Amino acid sequence: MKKEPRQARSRASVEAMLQASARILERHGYAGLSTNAVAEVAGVSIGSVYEYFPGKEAIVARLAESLLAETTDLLQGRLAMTDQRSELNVAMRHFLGALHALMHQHRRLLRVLVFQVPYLHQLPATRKLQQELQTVLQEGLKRTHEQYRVSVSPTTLYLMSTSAAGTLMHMVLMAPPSMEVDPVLDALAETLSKWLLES
Amino acid sequence: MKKEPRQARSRASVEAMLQASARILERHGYAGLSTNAVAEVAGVSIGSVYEYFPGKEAIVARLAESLLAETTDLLQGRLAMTDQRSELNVAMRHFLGALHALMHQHRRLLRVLVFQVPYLHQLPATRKLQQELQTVLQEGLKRTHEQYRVSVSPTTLYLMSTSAAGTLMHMVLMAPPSMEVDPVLDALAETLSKWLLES
DNA sequence: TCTTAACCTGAGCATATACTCGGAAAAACT
DNA sequence: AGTTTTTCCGAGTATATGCTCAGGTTAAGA
Repeated sequence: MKKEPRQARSRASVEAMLQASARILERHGYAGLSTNAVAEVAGVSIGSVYEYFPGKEAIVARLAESLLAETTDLLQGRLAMTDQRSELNVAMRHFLGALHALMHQHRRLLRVLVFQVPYLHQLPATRKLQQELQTVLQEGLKRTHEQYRVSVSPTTLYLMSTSAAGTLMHMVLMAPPSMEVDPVLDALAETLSKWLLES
Repeated sequence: MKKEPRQARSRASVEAMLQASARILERHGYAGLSTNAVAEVAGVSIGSVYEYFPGKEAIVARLAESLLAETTDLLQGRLAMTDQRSELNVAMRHFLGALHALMHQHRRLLRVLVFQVPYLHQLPATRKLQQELQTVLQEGLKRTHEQYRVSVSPTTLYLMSTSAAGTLMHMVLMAPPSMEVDPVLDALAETLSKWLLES
């Protein structure tokens, strides 16, 4: 961000640019995102865009940051409100359901970010999300450990997270819209729980 | 492909263009791939490029096609040589190992194709690979069924394939190079086998 | 009210990239 | 050798996109 917007007017402009960018990304992909297009769709002049962003990469980075922050918040919130007395697979199912709902809500933007933005994985926000995911999982496992006396190897932990991520990603970004997600989420929660308890 | 190369000379030119494109993609990403750059690196003139490809999209499509064809062949070959008498998890481990080796070999190009090429998923070759994967899995399961008297629901089948794909993708494309893959593949093969036999 | 700072404008320049086309050179055919 | 087909060439055109800058407008502060 080149300059911080101080007045309400400029904050609205920046917001308009971000929304315009999201719209363009969803409709025309990363290749369709140009600074001139952003200015036009946002209803501001091209000069204003460069007043607040050094280039389109920075806009995309901001969008990704927001999305990832929302995800992080969701994860932490869910973890905080997890009922200690509920069954493990029920808690797991709620967790997966919430995560899937959020991803599904932003699926169009998410698809473009994941499959088209070259520098997504080098973004600090992306690294932060991965770290956050690790933390949440470990914290959840710590509670599980206290409740169920379960411990799990790093390999199993890695396998669980990449498997779950793979299934969620495929369902949200690649599966046909006609697909029934609930049975899959049920089975996934069941499997992960068993995996934990029987490993 | 605009025109089919008939003489050895032109076939070599086309090959040079494809290799140059792969090189550029690996080093500079999809954004760094321009028809002019391809011509320069391949040591041919820009006119020759357009003699055989309508645009850079077609070149990338060809590259993806080759890679996916190689993968398909590998899968079918492995299935054919699977020993009926070996343990399920051993066969599974060989299968996963071979797939991982192939992906790892082409990981740089694969990374760019997956994370940067917008139209990869609409390519006929991609659809063909997915279908082929389904076929191989079902064929493998059919044999397993005959041997172990196991049947598996579509949901479980989906979960197994997306999980395995998620883990392989993460290891090949996103994990740090220092990571130990063998233990993960061992555990994955073990898990998938158990999953089949106990479902 | 006057001054200053924040904000906005958009024509226009620089650059990069896709792609054409007229014609030359090499190979194949007869 | 003469003819035809294939292959190759690369300057040049059209277009799109990134980005600047000199100057005008609006809001905040004194």
